[in-house]
Amino acid sequence: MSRPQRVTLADVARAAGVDVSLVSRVLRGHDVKVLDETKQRIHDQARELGYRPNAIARSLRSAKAGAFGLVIPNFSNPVYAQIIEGAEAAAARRGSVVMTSSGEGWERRAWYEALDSGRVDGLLVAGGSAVELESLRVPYLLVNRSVPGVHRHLVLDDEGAAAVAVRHLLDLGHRHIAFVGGPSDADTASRRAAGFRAEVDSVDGVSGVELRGDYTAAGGRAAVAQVVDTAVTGVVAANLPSGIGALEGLRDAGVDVPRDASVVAVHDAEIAEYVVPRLTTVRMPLRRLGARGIELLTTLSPTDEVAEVVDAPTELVVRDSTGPVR
Amino acid sequence: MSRPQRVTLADVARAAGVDVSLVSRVLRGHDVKVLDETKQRIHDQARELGYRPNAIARSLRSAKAGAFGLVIPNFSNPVYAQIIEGAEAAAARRGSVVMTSSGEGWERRAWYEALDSGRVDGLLVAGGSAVELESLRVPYLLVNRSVPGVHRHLVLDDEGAAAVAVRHLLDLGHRHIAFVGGPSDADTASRRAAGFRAEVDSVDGVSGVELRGDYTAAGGRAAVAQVVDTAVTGVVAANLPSGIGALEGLRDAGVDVPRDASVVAVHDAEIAEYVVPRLTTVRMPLRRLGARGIELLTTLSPTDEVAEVVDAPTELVVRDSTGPVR
DNA sequence: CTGAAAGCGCTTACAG
DNA sequence: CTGAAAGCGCTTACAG
Repeated sequence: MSRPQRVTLADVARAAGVDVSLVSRVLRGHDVKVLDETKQRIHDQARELGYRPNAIARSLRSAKAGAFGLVIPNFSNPVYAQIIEGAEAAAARRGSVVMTSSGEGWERRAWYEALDSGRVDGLLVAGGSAVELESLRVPYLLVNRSVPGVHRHLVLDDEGAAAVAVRHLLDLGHRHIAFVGGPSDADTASRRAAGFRAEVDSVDGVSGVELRGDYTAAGGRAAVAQVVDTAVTGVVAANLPSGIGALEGLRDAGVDVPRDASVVAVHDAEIAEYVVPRLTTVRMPLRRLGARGIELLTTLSPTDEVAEVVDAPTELVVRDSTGPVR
Repeated sequence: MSRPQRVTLADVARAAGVDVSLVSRVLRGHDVKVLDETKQRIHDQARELGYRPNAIARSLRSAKAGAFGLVIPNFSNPVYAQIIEGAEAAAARRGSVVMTSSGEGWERRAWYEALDSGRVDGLLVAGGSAVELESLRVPYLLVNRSVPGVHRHLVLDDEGAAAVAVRHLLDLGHRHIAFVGGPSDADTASRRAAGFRAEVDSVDGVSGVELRGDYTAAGGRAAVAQVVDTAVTGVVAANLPSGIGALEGLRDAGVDVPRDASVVAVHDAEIAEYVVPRLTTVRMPLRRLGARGIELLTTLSPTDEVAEVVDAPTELVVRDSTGPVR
């Protein structure tokens, strides 16, 4: 396991008896008009010496980092895992790596500066405050969230997802439906609320009540407690933890799911399989969100405005927490 | 929102009427013997122009990337979220960022080469095959796993964690205990099995049966099905999904937890709160693992051998899935 | 077909 | 106390 010193282009050039610039061109495949024999010698020596291009030097010279940044508020949320996968795949197709980080442990501003200093060609921002964005030099794009005054974002069809959930309950005969919302500062939550409202109002004789939530299980549990003695039989939770909390709250109150009430949550992840009863969800195209984010970053000029909704479909995943109204 | 062109050291030097080298020293705080007035002028101009050092140029010159890499097999596993947090905090203390990636979408080898080209000062490897490691130039460290023949790893006290789980069940009076193991290629699983065996064998009159599992819920469910009609009253699951599966398997068989059987799993995460009954777990010092990994990377020479166990304590988290034997 | 030169933006001895 | 020079490892016109 000998760990050779770094081998440079100059080392290969010397070994092959040619100029360093020729080695560069041949190794990058930039030059067809080179004698096969010379080409061969260069490749042979490069392999022999174990040459590996220095990405940093290349970046400096070409002013391209070959990397994208992805800011994730917290890695525990399974939603982000899928965004990361999509972004990595899309970046790989362009020969770039994705560097994901939460910026934990850094003063947030310092962290942004550490990234925005040539290390990345673009930044996907899934969390964090918008304040830092203004001073960014590198092109950025908000992902799965929008911020007033920042016209660079790519979001999911949150309205549509909530509507799909409501539609599922309507199809099962539910006529009194509650919505467990999210925190007021989450724009995803207000879009889901709007989608809920629109779908509920689109059918006569259907009532929809909006409950305050906070995207946590505790919040979902508290919210449903308010409707256990009402006519409500269907619950749409704005996210997965809220839905899990709703399940708990109903069980606490002695309400059987899905016999006496149905619950469906926006977003899907493995955890939905583990709770009892298994939770019906609306799956969002998160991989596509990550991939499309990278695409936009490479396509758009840094000053272009974007306000795009991912066009891939949401998908209802029926499990055991929803059933016909009795 | 004007996006200024990149401002370089030369721009600041020109504006302040001094040499570029002086600007570098002053801005880096490397030089005390500079006229306060000059110092002031340099700082003023830097701020005025919005100067931001180019990390790439600095890296090339100083042969330090100011970044560490962290290879994570899959982001969905909450265990890794905590490792990432610990690593980020430790790196931040050293002025470095952590770039996390699964290498998804890349041919694995190509991906390692993309990182091992000056982009990082060291690599923490939590997953992936050991084959690629041999050709790495950058110092690396296996984290939470060991590989035969690779003497660079930092692991958790897996034996101890399993022992803590067994001890908890013994304390509750259980005398017939089953262990739901992991896949044969997971070294964490074999260490946990060893810890289970040692602790069970340390007390007279206690029987321990080792069941085959695969670190999934389905595996855990299938495993416990084999012991429902035996004397077994306590189950130690080698990881969280196995424990959740064990819970499901027991419910399927009509066994009430914790009345008729107890379940405790190694590793803790939020999901343990969501299942029914809430799962008793052994929490591992994952943040510490990540932080210590970065520490070792910065301390060790690339050729040093390491085989360290994280010295922070594991912690029993008693919830509702364990109770006294009846 | 190949080479020599310039330069990306810094940092670090070395002078003065 | 400050400046001038060299150089990190590449790439890219420009010559020849």
